[in-house]
Amino acid sequence: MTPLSTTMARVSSPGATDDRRRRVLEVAARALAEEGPHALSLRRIAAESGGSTQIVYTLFGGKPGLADALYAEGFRRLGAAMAAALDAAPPPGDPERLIALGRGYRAFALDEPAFFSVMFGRAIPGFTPARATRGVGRSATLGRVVEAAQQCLDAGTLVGADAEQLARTCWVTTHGLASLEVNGMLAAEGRDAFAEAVLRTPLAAHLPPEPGQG
Amino acid sequence: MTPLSTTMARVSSPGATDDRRRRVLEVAARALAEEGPHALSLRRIAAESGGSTQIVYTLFGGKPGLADALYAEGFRRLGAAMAAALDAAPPPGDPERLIALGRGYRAFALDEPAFFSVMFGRAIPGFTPARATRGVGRSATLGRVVEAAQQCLDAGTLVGADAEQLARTCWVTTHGLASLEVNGMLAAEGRDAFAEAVLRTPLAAHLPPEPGQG
DNA sequence: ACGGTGTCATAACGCTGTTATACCTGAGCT
DNA sequence: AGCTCAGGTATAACAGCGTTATGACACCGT
Repeated sequence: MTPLSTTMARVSSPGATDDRRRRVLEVAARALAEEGPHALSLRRIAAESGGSTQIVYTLFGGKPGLADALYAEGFRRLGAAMAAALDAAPPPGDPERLIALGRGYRAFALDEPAFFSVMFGRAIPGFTPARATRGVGRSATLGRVVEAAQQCLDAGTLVGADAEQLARTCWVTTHGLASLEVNGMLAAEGRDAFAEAVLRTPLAAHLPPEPGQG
Repeated sequence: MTPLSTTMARVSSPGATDDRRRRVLEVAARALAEEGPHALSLRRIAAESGGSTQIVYTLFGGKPGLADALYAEGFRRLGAAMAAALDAAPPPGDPERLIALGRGYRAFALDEPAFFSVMFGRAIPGFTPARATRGVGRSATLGRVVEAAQQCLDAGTLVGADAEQLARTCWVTTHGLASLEVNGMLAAEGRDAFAEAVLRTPLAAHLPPEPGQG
């Protein structure tokens, strides 16, 4: 009996199921990212994972379950992109952090358009995310923006806004930009400059009225 | 060499092909609107149109062709929704017309989420719109906004902006709102009020500096 | 009147997601 | 220890999908 996961290895170690789950998900994520949503077939994923189609049913309960897992994985990657963008931003309280979050969001959309389309565009035919999964993704995304907005309001670098509503407005603006870009609706020329300008739009009305110093 | 642009009609009247094309498209549009993108099957559409699956190939060249026609039809309906919203708006030069266009856009997305997902969400598995079709849709949508923005700039009701860039910013903002709403990412409570606030966001930085008389 | 052309319905191919079936392993109980 | 039982696995089948080849049919220009 091989102690490792290389061969079929029944259920030797207690975490074996998680391992296989992770492996199948990894195969599916790569197929999605590299070849698009229509490359997600149970047979192919099962074969590349070294098993039969049944594996997707035992591990995920079917294709909708796998899609839900990919949906969650997409939000995980989006969160990572936003976190990475925050790392290169000024400390909390600076409105630039809101811009940075938008940049990270946009970068994710342009880097992973297939994931983005699964998350925000019905790219997997019959799939609608489970309420719970959608709520988690929503909170994970919006939460970071609310936090950054609240820090700006606390610091007085933004005024006259509610953190939640300001964050949602930022999300809407950033998402519209990313979505239209992913769908090829914005001209290629000057895209980046336009994006920078757009990301600043929601903040204009809430900058402190004092004369700026440079 | 056929003197007319239409292909030669197997049936008596010369416009018969166009008629069938329209009929098939109508069946497909209804299936899409009422049951969603995954209800679009060649066999079903052909049967409901009173023919065989081949009809979609002779009239549209295959499913991508039919999808392209539905994509164009979606933009036609979006244009109609925006035009209808303009009819109920103040005369040209009033920034409220830009808000009205946004309302029409949002109303279309909420009324026809399946069309919206085909247009902006890769809802038909293998389908990417033809460059030309996408360009037409883009122009038809953005053009109305550019026109309204230019009228405001000419009238001085908006200042310090470029019509094209302002219009694109309005589109991005409105589209982000509509897209997140269609995908269930915005809480139901207070949706309409939030939408109204969001639609006004791009205009804030370009309102004339004079003290308002309201 | 006749070949040519394009449309049509039928049938087949390979693919899809899903489900039923049988097998086989490992755990737990007697 | 031997046995039963639950559960993961592979296989095969089913219905449906988009697509394509095939043959019959109606119209066109000659």
